[in-house]
Parts: sequence; structure tokens; C-alpha cells
Amino acid sequence: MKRQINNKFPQELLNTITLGDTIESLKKLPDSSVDMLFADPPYNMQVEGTLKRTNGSNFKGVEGNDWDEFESLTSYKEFTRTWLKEAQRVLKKDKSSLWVIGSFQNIYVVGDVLQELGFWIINDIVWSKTNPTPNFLGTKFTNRQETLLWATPTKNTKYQFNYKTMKELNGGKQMTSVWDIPVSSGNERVKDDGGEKLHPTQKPDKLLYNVIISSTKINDLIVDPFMGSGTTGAIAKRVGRNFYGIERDEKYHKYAMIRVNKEIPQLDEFTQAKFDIKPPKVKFHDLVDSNYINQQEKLYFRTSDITATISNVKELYFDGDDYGISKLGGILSGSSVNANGWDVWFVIRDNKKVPISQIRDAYRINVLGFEG
Amino acid sequence: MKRQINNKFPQELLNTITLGDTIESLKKLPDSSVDMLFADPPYNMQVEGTLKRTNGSNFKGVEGNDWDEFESLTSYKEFTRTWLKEAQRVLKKDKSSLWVIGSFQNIYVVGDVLQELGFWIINDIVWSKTNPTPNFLGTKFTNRQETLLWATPTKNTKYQFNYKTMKELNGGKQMTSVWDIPVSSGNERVKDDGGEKLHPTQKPDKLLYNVIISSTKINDLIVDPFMGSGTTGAIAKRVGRNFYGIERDEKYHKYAMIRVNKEIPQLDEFTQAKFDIKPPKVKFHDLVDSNYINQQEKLYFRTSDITATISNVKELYFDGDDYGISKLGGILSGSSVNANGWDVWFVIRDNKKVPISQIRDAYRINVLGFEG
DNA sequence: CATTGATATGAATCCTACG
DNA sequence: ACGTAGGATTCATATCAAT
Repeated sequence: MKRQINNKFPQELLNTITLGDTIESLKKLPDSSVDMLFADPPYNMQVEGTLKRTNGSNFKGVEGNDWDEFESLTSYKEFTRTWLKEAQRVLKKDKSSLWVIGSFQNIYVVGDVLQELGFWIINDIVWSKTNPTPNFLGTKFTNRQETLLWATPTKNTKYQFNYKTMKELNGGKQMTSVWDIPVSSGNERVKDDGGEKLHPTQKPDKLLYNVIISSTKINDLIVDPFMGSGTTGAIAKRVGRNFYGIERDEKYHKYAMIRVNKEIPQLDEFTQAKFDIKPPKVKFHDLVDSNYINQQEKLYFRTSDITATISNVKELYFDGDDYGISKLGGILSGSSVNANGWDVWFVIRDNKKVPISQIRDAYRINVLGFEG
Repeated sequence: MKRQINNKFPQELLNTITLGDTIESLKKLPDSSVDMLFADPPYNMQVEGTLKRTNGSNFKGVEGNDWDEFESLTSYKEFTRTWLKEAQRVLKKDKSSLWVIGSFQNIYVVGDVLQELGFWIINDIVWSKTNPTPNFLGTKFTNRQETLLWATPTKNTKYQFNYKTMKELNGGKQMTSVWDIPVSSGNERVKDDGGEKLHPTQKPDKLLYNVIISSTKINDLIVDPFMGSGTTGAIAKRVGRNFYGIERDEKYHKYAMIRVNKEIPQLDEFTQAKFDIKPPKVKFHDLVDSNYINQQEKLYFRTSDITATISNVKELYFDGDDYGISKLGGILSGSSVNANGWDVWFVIRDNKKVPISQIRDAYRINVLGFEG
């Protein structure tokens, strides 16, 4: 099932993974056509020799993977600049964002190039692992975290942020830039046909869930230029987003395809960002036009006896002048800034003072069909 | 009380704060004379289009408000490169380290320049604030952390790391790169004579305590080129280290001096890194030379009947060859790596097998005078 | 079946003093 | 500078076997 969500992005690429080079494949995508791009590039770890566990066995990290080998810091930086430029080009100019994950070996290069190219950092997020690999030899602090940079492609580009959804997911408190998430393991970890872990650096589902749920909408298009084991595609599909992936390794590509195809979309209040759905805007004169408030009514300021009438232009008339409800509310409150006009003005209904926000609620439900 | 600890560093500057420009003052210091340098540089406030201190005052050398973001970034990068080069020069080449603290506005530039100059990152530490300022407008994740980069001035420079001391401070577990510390408040916060907080970004004592206790020894010299309210000097003095500070703001300089002078050194097992004191190395032949083990004795491998004799070069003789105790121990254990020879070889004392580590203990105490 | 204990493992820039 | 011997070093969690 492919959902057409974008006029510019090639429909035949939606929800597929291209087997090929990251930069070449990115270059084929049209300008300004992607809602969000998530990238997990090689980290340029510069591992030397083998690390033994304290019991004498070998630790198997990324050692031996040629995709994490660069000639020098300069060549890594050039590689980073090249793919980030393409990312910047394909992201929508009006509203979109980029995520990049890395560790201390590479994230400072990535962050510097981002800023040099004019990306605008929104947050840096710390993935604090609850079960990091310990430092076997006691030579430094246990390297516990990886860092995600979240940025817009230009300073003026807007971005999606489902604030209330994340607050709800975080137990009612604002979600912060430090995320406690365990390393991917057990059943979540993709195995090859030999039962070995497919990819040395598979990211946890929960990490991608947070990234996608916080910064995209249903049916948005998410691009991952370093698809690896396919976590981005799998979670994107699971939560009702479109994706497009690029992976240059044939084995990873094959298993990622299988993994994504197995996924079933599961929509709920979080994936639909129900908590962030904003009620439609209503203007005061809409209520007058629709007769929810009568042109002849008096409006009362808070619980006081101060009243205003409705002017010919369907704003408030007070002491010889026309005002908007919020501006006059601010003035009467003795403040230099606007008050929330919907909360400070009351009308009489059934002999009781009722805030006009209640009238607006009724208008939204009955006239606009909005279900809070 | 000034302690002479270093031949090269000007003794008259020890435990003082210079009122003056950071870079000019750094240039006056000799090469390779500093054990640790801690820096809390001004941030790059891109939104203002100019370089600002965190308290809002303009930073020296940058004038006018018509800078575009790229020029601002370039200028900040050049400033960073300049002071980091001086830092690299004054740090000891054989053994020393650098700490820099920053937030996402500047830390990626700092980290990139560090690596470009050839510094070698040991860890990036996350100061995760337990009481961060909330994001009032709900426009992004609450910005919870600041980042500290810990690096050596070259790849081959050694560094001090009091591993066991930090493990002890962390309740017996390896300390990780994520530190939960509240922001500075209450009595800890320095006030000016008007009762107002002196500095907008005073770092918590606990943060500097961790930095200093983990990466320096008693009497080491710590330099802080952006001294601010003087936390680095105060904690350095408190835990028995020497310091030298630079601060260009007259008011901060004055209060930092007062603050530092009030401090009293308080030495304890943590500040003295008691847990990290290593027993003197002993070679197997030392025991033979001193007759703690007799040249004619047989050595038993673990509880088995396998024995070795002592060779003419006072190593072990087994099956026609000479070996060190650890190497032969490894081979007989069937491992490709060395075993701990002191634990796998036994001698007979009072008709019982005794590990030679016990003989070594006696030698350390009686001959070397070492008190465990 | 429930509980306990052994085993495996995760993006790692993972030793150092001495001759 | 470089080779070598000495010697110091791990945490949380999932899985699976054993009781």
C-alpha cells in the first residue's frame, strides 16, 4: 500500500529501499520534497587492534567493517559535507527537519559541518544507554551515550514538533533532551539466517519511535540514506509514515526489505498525535455572524461591572473606541500586553455570567464539527 | 601558601588570577608547563548576530550587529582556534589533559577545532541537569544538558585518570560519561554586594569537583583561562591542587579573588586519590635476588603437579625453554594471552602451597616499606 | 511451572613501566 | 623509539540450562 503524499517525490520510490551508494542515490531525488531525514552515518571510530574482554574472549564491535574506515579526519569531513549538502537540498524548504546520530568520534565534525552549511540546530539529544558496554580496562569513563542532532535545513524553515504527544509519552512532564533507552538486544535484534546478529550497530526501536513520533505527522515522508538493518523503515511503517531508504550493502538491503515487509501499521493516539491536534481558530465576529452572540449583547469584563458593547465592525466598543477582545482585555487588566480575550469577557446565559470561550466551544462543535 | 610544583611555570603566578585578556595572558605562559586546563568559553549566540558572553555583554574583538550568521560562525571558530592553540602549547606534552564545557550553540565548533588541531578526545561528558529550566513555550525538547569535552593535547599524550577513586565516588560502580548534577543554587551561588547573583552561568561545585578529582593529582597545576566567578580556583584550592586563572571582567575578577581566598584545603581519601595508589612493581627475579624465593626451589602451576624450575636468568625454566611467569602461566592455561603469573604459580611454605603473590606482598612490606 | 544460576554480549578511538 | 614482561580489569540484561 503506497500512499501518495507528495507531488514532487517519485511515487515509485515510496516505501522502498534502494540498493546503492548513498550520495549517488540522494542526488537522484528532487529538491524540497522530504519531510524528515534520519541519518546514522559511519562513525569513523578508528579502532586499533582487538579489545579483549576480561575473560580473554574478543569483543566484537565494528572492527573489521570496511564501511567505517576513512583515510583521515579531513576525508571524513568531506564525506560528511557531501551527503549533508544533498540532505539539505532534498528537505522541504518551508517545513522539515534532519536528525543525525553519532558519538564523540564523529558528532563534532557533523555538528560543525551542519552549522557551516546553514542548518539550524533545534536540540542536541543525548541517548543515555541504560546498559552500555562497560570500560573493561578502567581507562576512562564508561562511554554511555550517543548524540542525536536535530536541525532544520535553514534558519527560517519551520519544523513539526508534537509537543503534547511527547509530554504525554513522558508521563505528563515536558520531555527533555536526555533519553534513557536500553541498547537494542534480544528479540528486537535482527538475526541473519545463520542466527548471528545482522548488523553491529542496529538502533533500538524506541529511539526511532521517539524521533519519528516527535517530529513528523501521519503520512509524512521520511528518508534514511544509511538504512542498515532497516529500523527507520520498520518504525516509519509501523506508525503510519512513508519512508524511502538507501543501503549500499547487499546483505543489509535484503534483510531490511524482509523486515519492513513484515511490519504492520498500528495507529493509535500517539502515532496520530491526537494530543497535538489544535482546535480550529475562531474569530470573535464569527460568533456574532452566526448569532451565537447577539449584536446587541453587553459583554462583562471578568466579574466586574465594566461592560463593553459590540461595535459595527463586530469588535468591542468601549469609551469611544473600537478594540479587539484581547487588546481591550489587556488594557483593562492594567497590562501592556494582550490578555486572552476569550477568558476575560463574559456574556449572560440563564442569568449567569459565562466566559465567551464556552460560546466558542459550542460554535466549534456545532458549526465546525470539531471534536475536542 | 604556594607550593612549588613545576620548574617551568612562573612561581609568582601560582594560585593567582590575572585580570586581562585570555589570549594575551595565555601567550605569556611557558610551553609544556600545565597539568590540566579547564575552560568555560563564551558561547556563540547566533541569534544576536554577534558574539556575546552568556550574560549578554559583547565579547571583545567583535563589533557591530550587521554580521550574518556565517561571518559570526567563522569569527567564533577563529577565536576558538586561537585560544585552543595556546592551550595546546602550555599543556605538558608527556602527560596532561584539557576540559572544555559548552552547549549545542558552541560545543560542535569547539569539538571540531579540537580534532583539527590534533587534540585527542578521551570522553565527552554529559552534565545532565536534574533541575533544568523548562522550555516555556513548548517549542522543542527541554534543553537539559551541557557537554564537557575531555581531551589530551596530542594523541600520544598520557593523562591522569583516578579510576578507582571515581568508582568509589559512584557507589562502587564504574563512573559513566553521564553525570546527574543540579544547577548551582542557594548558598553555593556567589552573590555580589547588592545580593544579586554574580555570574549568569556559575558552574556547580560538584561538576568541578568531579573534573578535578578524576583527572589530576595533589599539587598539580590547573589553568582556567575563562575564570568567571572562580569556581575552578575555589575547588582546586579546596582539594589541594594549584591553579592559575585569567579573567578579563573586573567585577568577576574581584569577587573570584575573594572567593578563592576564603577557601580552605580539605584533604581526604578522595582528594588524595587513595584508592588509586598503585603498589610498587616487583619483578620475579627481585624475589630470587633477595632470597625470598630460593634459586633451587620448584614452582607449582596452580594445584596441579606441573612444576618449573628457576633458570639462570632467574625466570622460569620449563620443557627446555625460559619464560616469564605470566607468559608461561598463559601458555599452560591454554590461552593466547598472558595469565597473571603471581596468581598461578605456587611455592611450598610450611608444607603448603602458597601463591607467589603472597611472597611478593611480604617483600613489598619488609623490603620496600609499602603499606597496602 | 517457578526459581535460580550460568552464560552471552553491546558503535570501544580500552595498559604501562622499564630497559 | 620499540619490544617485552608485569599486572590490572566489567555492568545491565536477555537467554537458557538446571534445579
